[in-house]
Amino acid sequence: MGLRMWILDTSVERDRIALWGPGGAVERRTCPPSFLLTLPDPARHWELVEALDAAVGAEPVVVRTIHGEGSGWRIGAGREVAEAVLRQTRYAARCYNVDVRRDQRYLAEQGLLPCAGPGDERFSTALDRELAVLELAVDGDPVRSAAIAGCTVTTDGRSRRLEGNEGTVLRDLFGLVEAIDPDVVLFPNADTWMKRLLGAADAYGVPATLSRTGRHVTLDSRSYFSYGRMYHRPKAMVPAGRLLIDTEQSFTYREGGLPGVLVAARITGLSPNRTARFTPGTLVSAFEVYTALARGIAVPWQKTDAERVKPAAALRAADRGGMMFQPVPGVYERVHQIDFTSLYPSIIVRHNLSPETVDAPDRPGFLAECLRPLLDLRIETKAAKRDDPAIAGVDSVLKWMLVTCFGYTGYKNARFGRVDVHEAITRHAREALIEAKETAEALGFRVLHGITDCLFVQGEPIGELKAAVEAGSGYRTEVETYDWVVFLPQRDGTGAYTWYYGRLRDGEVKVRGIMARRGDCPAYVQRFQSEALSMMGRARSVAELLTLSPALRTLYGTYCDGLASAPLDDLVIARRISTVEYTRRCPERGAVEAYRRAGVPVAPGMTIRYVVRDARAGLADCAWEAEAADRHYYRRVLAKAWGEVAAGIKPPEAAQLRSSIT
DNA sequence: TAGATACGAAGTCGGTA
DNA sequence: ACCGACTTCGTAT
Repeated sequence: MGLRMWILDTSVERDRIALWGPGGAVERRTCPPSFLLTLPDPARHWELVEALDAAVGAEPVVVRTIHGEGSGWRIGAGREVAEAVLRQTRYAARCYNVDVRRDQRYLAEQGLLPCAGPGDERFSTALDRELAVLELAVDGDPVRSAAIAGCTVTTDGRSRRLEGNEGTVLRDLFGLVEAIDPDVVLFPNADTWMKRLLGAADAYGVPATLSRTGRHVTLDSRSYFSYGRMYHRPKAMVPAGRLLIDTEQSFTYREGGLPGVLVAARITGLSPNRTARFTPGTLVSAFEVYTALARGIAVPWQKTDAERVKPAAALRAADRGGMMFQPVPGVYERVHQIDFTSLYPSIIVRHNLSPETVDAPDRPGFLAECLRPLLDLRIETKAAKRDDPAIAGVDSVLKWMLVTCFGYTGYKNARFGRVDVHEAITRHAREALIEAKETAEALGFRVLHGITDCLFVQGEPIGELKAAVEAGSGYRTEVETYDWVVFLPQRDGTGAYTWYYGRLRDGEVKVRGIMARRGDCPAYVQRFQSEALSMMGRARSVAELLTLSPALRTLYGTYCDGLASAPLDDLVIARRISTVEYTRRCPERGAVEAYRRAGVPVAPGMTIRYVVRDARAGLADCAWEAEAADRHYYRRVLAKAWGEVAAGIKPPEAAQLRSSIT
């Protein structure tokens, strides 16, 4: 029964699950659907239990949850039956492990891990297994190209061009995939292309070899709401036995590369094909689920119940949100930024916060126990990436999971979340930041700015402050030192909380919030601001910075003059749209209309790319068919970017005058 | 299948002077 | 011309 295989991929096939290894090795194991059931008053429902036993099997078992143990049954059926049971008991029954993916449950119960072999640790970043990787790039734009006219296939650093008519390209491509037999396919916009590739292959009678079974599992396209915004995930055709990553769409791949995806799969227990397609919130949820299952803890069923009334606690506003200190805008020399390392997860672990312990802190809490090894691993990767840049991707994925797990505990549908835990976390975080501020001031430092888990201070020696803050709070910190930093004003002239830039001691210019950081900044403006900032990055002091004023003005002038002849490609604005039914006149609306005219489907959450033709009239064109731009509009965008640069070369009087008032 | 909060900018729309 | 309310989008932690 033991499995000696390094598990590359897992999938569900009726009553079985398939475990795939590199090179196409496969083992299939029986794993029928099942869920756990408890009843508050079993005597009342004995007929139901008997009926279940007769129909699908009901085995008496002890059901252990994070809150305690009780007697219940293992029911040999899936979601439909669980739903029927809920209805029949008028929602008195409790069901567990209903919406857990069966392959994940199997792995957790068997002590197996995806992207790992026998003896590999779950919380380890070692990836010594060689995988055959194929990179595929299909020519053109997947939403517009009429036919598949060519593609590039790269393996082992060697690229091959495939060209010709569509049938030939497809035959060559799928033939090559079969010959090379890769374990991993990296393919920009894969999920948008796949439907067309498979459709065309079918039409030409070419066997589609990307899947090792020839079959694909469809993940439907969806628009979803997350972090206050709409997102869109295109429909995906996931092959079996082989990892297909949409390198453009996959958040985890963009952040962590292939190692990031593999390590995240190992930690969450999800197949890497899914890991690559999910958001960090889903990964955190899966991570908690795997931990629970591996420990024999039943996972409560998450009924998505849109109209469920928010609990009263959710309406209490007092204990929410992070702490902020507003900076006085201006340029400051020799500034230290002191950050708490992974503050929110550290709070959860140190204070043993969990839904079942927030009122009874003496026993070990599930959430804290669950996160501790993840946090420890992150501390390791964070240190390791200094010597080994290859680990940076994995570190980044872990960072995102840890950041997200905080938000997740306050999420209304979180399985192991509770508003009280969320509030306790933010309360501890605020206390830690306030205490750090007081410590800094007591030691003679001047506190310039603070957000949630970081403080900007002037003063020396910073090592003394770091030690004092760590000793006082019990949390790790990190320090970055700027030769100078600019805190930007917002429109009303007061300091902005989240817009600043500055030169770190190693010469790097760190930038937050400003135009160049924004995804919707046109390339032309982005280039101007980046050039300006890299000029400024050569200045080691405020005095030196001021000497750059003429050169920067000249640069701005050049870009102003160049705007009239800037290529339209450089003026494209990319924005994620939250709706396709606008009530107001705006460029997004014009762009959506243009997309529709061009026959390109749009859905909420999609990113659209457009050029503003007439801002007043709300006219915009799709990026690929724009022929004119509203130069006045772009002039304003450029001026905005200049204003942010200019804030760094204002004579210091202004800043000092203001700060003396405070 | 699903992440929270704090916050700002730039714009439209409709009212008012 | 100016205002406030509202829309829509973006960033930071």
